[in-house]
Amino acid sequence: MNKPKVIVICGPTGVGKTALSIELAKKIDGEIISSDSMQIYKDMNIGTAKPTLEEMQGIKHYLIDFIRPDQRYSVADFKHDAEIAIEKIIEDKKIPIIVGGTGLYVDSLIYGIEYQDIKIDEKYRKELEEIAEKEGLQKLYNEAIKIDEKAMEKISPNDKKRIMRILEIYKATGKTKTEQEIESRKKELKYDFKVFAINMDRNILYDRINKRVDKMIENGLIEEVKSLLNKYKKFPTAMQGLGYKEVVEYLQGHITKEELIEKIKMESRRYAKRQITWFKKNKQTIWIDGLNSQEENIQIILKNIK
RNA sequence: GGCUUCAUAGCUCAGUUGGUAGAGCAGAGGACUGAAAAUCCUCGUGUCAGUGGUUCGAUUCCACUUGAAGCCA
Repeated sequence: MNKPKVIVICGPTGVGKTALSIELAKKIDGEIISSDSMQIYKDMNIGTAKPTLEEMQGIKHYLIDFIRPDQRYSVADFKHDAEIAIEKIIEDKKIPIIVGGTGLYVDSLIYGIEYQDIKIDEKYRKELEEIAEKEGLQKLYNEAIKIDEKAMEKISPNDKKRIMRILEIYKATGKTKTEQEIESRKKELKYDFKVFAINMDRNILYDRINKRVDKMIENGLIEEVKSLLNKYKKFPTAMQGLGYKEVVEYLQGHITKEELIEKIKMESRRYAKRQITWFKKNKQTIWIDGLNSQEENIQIILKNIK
């Protein structure tokens, strides 16, 4: 039996994923599923470089602009929602194209990772935060080693999030992270993923990122953050967004506008670097040069999905 | 014009009582399974401004040159 094809386009921020994917979708009658952990949020448009309706050119986009910034959303939610979207697109006799820079989200699909149906225990997380604060992270680290020694080999004593996750997973499922990871990859993949990643000369990419940040400021990023702060009370994850947390610092008077702009640029460049590192890990990925013409790159993709 | 101080990594600076040097930031590489635009790990050779001198040996002391800052005219 032939598995349905799903095209994946990933790569660092600012490399031209959006434009290329829309052109591709037009050519092959595809629809786009975003795999971007920030473009999911409503009212966060400028800073996330969310495509506008004009840019979309009538191509249907899934998993964009549909979560309130005061809500939680996780990889598990993404995996669930994305698979529903894939099914729907296939039913409509179109080709699904996954596009986005959140490596964790992309991997949840292309490796078919199964997540158990559990909720984040906010209370327990808070408890752990308090222990870390009062008694030191070392205490949690030691506890995590007792639970899952193998998983802890790869985790630094300073990596609070991952240490806490070991404990959270155990509390919620009664299983260690190591056990859970083995179970999460048992099922066979349902789709034939064709993974492409765009990259380009580092200096040119950085230059594009810098210019894009200037544009975001010009287009009213600061205003966007202000109205966001007005409209919502809490931001479990949305305020982690690049640019957003920095504007908050600026609005609080901790940094000047010039420092703000430089900081967003710097953080964006670093983010791009981390993304490239992430996507390099997958040996099946076909790399394409963002400096090629769009036509050229579409031809490369078409050739490789046959 | 005179005097003083400074000149060390891309940037800000430390240091060597004379045995060719090290932090922070930047940068580079890496990790990543329920917060991921998050979080974490690793990585420091540079004519110690230039030219001479003293010395076994000078980035370190001395002289001059260049540049910067300050003070006095």
